[in-house]
Amino acid sequence: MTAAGRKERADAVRNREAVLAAAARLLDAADDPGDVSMNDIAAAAGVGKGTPFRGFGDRIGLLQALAEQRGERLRAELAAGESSSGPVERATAMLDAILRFKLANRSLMLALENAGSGSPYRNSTYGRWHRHLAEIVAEVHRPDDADYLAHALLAAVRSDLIEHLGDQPPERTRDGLACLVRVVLAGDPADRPR
Amino acid sequence: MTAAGRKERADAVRNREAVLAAAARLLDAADDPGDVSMNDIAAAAGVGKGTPFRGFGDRIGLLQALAEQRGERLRAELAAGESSSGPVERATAMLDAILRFKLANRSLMLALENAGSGSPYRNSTYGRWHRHLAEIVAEVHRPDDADYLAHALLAAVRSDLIEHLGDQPPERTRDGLACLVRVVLAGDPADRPR
DNA sequence: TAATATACGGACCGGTGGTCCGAATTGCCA
DNA sequence: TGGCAATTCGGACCACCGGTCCGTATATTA
Repeated sequence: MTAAGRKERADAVRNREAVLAAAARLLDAADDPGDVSMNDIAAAAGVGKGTPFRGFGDRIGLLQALAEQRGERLRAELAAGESSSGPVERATAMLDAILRFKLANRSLMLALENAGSGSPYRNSTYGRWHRHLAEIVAEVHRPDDADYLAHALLAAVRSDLIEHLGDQPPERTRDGLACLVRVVLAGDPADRPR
Repeated sequence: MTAAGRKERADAVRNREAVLAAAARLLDAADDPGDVSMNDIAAAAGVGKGTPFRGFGDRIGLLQALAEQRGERLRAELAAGESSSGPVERATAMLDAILRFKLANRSLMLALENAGSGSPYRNSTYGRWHRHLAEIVAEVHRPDDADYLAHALLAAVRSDLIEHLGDQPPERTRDGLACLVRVVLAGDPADRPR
């Protein structure tokens, strides 16, 4: 680890950043994240094949590192949206921010979501999002339902769904999402009958 | 094609069925559909490597054929549920049937959903489901919203989500789903204010 | 039974994510 | 400044994947 012994070697951090940058560039340029291979990334970074693996463990690690880097602005935005008043506003702000983030980083998020087995959920980011959203939903629903509903809301902004809707204007998707949030956070008609 | 010239050779259909059966067996036994390869399937069917490809085109074709075979019962069930009264009942019946189907065929559906680029939506089955569900939702929402809401409802029963929820009892997932359907089909509070 | 269309098997291909190790580079200390 | 140990580099290498190809075996037809 970084804690023990010597300092981290300069070339190591330089290369790690080069790899990160190359991966970002290639993914942004690609239509299908599937045709950005590790070799491509290493080559584009001007680095040997082993280097990305040493720096990030495996493909998923690299993608996650990239997502984390890009997600800082998003995290700020999410924290800001927290100041809104009601649960509907807060949840809408959150999901809308996530939606815009995924639109802005489509290849990356697409890659991250189909990678490996059950990967979208192993991600620590997903855990945070879900916990946060579940709290909001729990203001209106029973805890068990809130948990599932939060998953469902996040599923409604999955990258491949967005992609599939991609030919129609994003406006419409955002409207639909807003409608969904409104409806879910209006409460359960079975609990609060008219 | 089957239409022209001679009859279809007997060994061809025998092999195709053997491949289908072997694939079904291996997938059901597997934890991760990713570790059932085409070679494995061919070997388990006692058949050469090329045969599965000749019979089904490619991996996705094989999986789809398998899903179609297994889905006959489901289709009947869906048609039956259609006789229910209100939109909530019909949508609940439909999504619950889909959920149970995916629980009963987890590896298969898991494989089918991660396969290839944007695959869950290119599937013709998905199209049918979505069209049907959108019709029901449209009884309560504006058409544009109905389209998206139908996608969102289907996203709430995606295999990997179910898988991720898999350690908790399916009861709870089904309850959550029922709650979601109820809430979505209760109508938009913005359109029909209290 | 001969002829012909068809399917069979498995060697083969390009490409993938990931590993490994001798060689080169770096940071530390004298 | 020079030497030494630790660390990283590069890219050959590996197992395996989905998919193709074609000489050979087999089913069908006449």
